[in-house]
Amino acid sequence: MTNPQATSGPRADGTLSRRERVREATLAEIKSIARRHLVEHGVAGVSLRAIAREMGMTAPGLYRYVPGIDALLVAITADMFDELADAVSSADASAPPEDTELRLHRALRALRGWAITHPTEFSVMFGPRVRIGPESDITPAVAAGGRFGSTFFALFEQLLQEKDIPLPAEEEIDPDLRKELNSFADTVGLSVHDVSVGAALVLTRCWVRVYGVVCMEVFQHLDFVVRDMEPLFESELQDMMAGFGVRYRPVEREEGAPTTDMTDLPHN
Amino acid sequence: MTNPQATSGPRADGTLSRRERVREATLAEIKSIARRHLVEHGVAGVSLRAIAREMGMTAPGLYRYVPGIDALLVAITADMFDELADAVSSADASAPPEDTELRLHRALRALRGWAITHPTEFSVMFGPRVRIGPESDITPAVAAGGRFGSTFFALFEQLLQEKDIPLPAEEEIDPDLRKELNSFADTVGLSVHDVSVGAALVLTRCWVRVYGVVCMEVFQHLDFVVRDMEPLFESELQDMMAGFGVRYRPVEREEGAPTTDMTDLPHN
DNA sequence: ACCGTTAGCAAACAGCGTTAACGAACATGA
DNA sequence: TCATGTTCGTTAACGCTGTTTGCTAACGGT
Repeated sequence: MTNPQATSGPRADGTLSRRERVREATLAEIKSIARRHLVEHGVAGVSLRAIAREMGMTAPGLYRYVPGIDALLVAITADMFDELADAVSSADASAPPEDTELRLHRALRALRGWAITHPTEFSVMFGPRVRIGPESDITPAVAAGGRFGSTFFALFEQLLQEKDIPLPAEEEIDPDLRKELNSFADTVGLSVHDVSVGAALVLTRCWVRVYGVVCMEVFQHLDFVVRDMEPLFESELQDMMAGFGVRYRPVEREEGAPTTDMTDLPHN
Repeated sequence: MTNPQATSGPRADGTLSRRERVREATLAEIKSIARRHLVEHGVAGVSLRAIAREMGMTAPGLYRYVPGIDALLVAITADMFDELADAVSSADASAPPEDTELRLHRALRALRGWAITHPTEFSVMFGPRVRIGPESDITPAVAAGGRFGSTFFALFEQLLQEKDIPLPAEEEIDPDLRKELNSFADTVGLSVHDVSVGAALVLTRCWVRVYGVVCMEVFQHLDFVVRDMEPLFESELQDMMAGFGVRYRPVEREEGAPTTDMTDLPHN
């Protein structure tokens, strides 16, 4: 045995054996094809048999890699949350670190941008759990969702430190709501002692609005009534920023690029 | 032929022949069973074969009544919109006609109440179109959705007449957004000449918030973080009413009834 | 060279939507 | 009353799905 790497079992260090590497590659291929089928044929069009067919193998073989179709969907959902988190946080990082306002603008626009360019993925992530029933274990996706949310939580906390955002007093918040907000800030990592309950309420309110506009746009619930949803999104953004006492930054478009229209979007 | 009703073809007046009556009854039974399967097993659990089995017939027989599973889902979706519209408008009618504020409170609470007691239905109606692809004809559901919306539009218009709601000036609204709002108010029936563009914007903003909270609750996107979403909904309601210059009306609970908890809700 | 682990396959079971061909019940006109 | 055409529901079949079971062959380490 001249090659010291020629082992198959899990190593003491982080390196992977050959067997583990090809296994990872196969799993990655499975998820990649599943993802493509998802965007091309919708969530109902993702099937183990079709994936296996495209890989040149049979469906039962996939069970060596994935315990079932539900778990596969959960897995790619987690991947998509990571991807969205990357898109948001790199948009965040694209702005000067000290310009928190601009970072927030870009992060929120990145969220919408990713959502409308990946409508099917967004539907699976933020829509109702229609295909994977409540009996499935969705903890991987939830964890990835947490990583996505923390980007915004951090941005919001920094904005709280810098600006003097008008916050509702603790007394004027219903005690029941206070309890919920505390448990929310608790599990989500917001330091309850630093940020007030009022701040948690403001953050939640904003998330409700962002979630609302983006879902309405992606789920196409005003499609027969409104053509372009971007002005509405920007208006909501502007109004939210006004509530923060933060100056609204208009959309920054690259030179020569036409306005963002939806002609080249996958229309599923 | 002593009985003049013993005809089968369509009548000149609105009455139905015997054949048409049993046909209607069978179709109603199909939709009723489909609806039950929907709430019991989710949208993925609705199948023509299972419905036929329960009716004591075979699946192909259902094709005499429904052109396919997609059209059946669209049909029961339209029914559910009608049902929701009924719930909302009867909550509206339960308040004194002159008390517009209370009517609005009750209508909005009826919307949330129906949503959380019918989570699966709500998901099909307001979530992404996952099962019925974009090639399906969903006009019946859209029409029924319009009937649902008009209840709120009427209430809002009346509130506009009565109260002096602070509205954003037309000049401070982005021209692109103005265009979209006009087309919205146009197709939806809001008389553009009566209500200003600012009113349409306020209405849309409110709808975004209501849609956002209710979807978040029904789709359970804060489930691991928040137990009861009612305080948040009420807080949003209160904030919206404050924006209208309207006094917030706390939840009216029947005597002796415990607080609305979710123990007896279907947990799917 | 030996041997245990793992990957992948074929067959099978149960379910699904949908189409085609056929028979029976029905309502109607002569 | 009888014949006729329409409607309803059936059986059979095609092709698709997820999943389990038992097997074979290759791989990896000793």
